[in-house]
Amino acid sequence: MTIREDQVKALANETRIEVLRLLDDPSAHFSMQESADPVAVGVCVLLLAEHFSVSQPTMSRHIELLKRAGFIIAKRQQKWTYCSRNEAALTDYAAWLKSSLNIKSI
Amino acid sequence: MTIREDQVKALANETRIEVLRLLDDPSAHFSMQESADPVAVGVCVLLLAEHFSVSQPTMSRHIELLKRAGFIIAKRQQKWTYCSRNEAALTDYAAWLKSSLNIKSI
DNA sequence: TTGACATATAGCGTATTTGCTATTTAACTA
DNA sequence: TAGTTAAATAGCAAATACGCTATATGTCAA
Repeated sequence: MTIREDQVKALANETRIEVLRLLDDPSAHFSMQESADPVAVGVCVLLLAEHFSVSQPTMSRHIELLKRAGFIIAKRQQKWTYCSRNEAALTDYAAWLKSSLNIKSI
Repeated sequence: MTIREDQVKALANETRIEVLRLLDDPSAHFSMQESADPVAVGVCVLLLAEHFSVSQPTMSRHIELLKRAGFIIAKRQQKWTYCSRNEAALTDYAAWLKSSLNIKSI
């Protein structure tokens, strides 16, 4: 599995796309998180699981795949794992897709 | 299945990405096609299958998925089905991905 | 040290994807 | 009409993906 395959597969799932979307503006849905500032630090896995009404292990797996693709950064702090977007990786992927497929202009 | 899901799934496969890449410059690999000009008309399914060393039915299905995503246009002429890129759909998808994920700039 | 909470991992069942071969359909040609 | 070629479809097997529950691990507080 190349990184590009990982990235392409990571986006082949509505939940994971929506996670990336939510993490673009964590304050909109996760301002109730008290252990850490969702904007500055990230959103913990359990809050994401609850938001999507999936089990904690299921969300953990989604996060793992997004992490492997490089799209999110997960930092462990105390007992929480805080997730935030890796803007550089997202920009890079979009640029790769554009040039790789030779998409005219966006 | 929404069109976006179809598109996202269509790109979740290396062969299909490569098909789109090849169809951007058909003359580079398919100039031997005699029944129709590969640039003007498109590339037939069997030539694509041979290029990837997959069976004709397998390539036929890849084409079907790319067609459903709107990424390629397949026009039947005599006994051949000629495939060409749908630039508008590719551009539209890239734009959607960019704005949907709020990717900064490409 | 025990208990709790958040996360990660293991293991399982189901659904989907992807390849194949065999067959059918469509278009042509001798 | 019979045979040939290109593509599509049906049906099957293997691999992957994705959800769950149960359990292990890590962190902390009483």
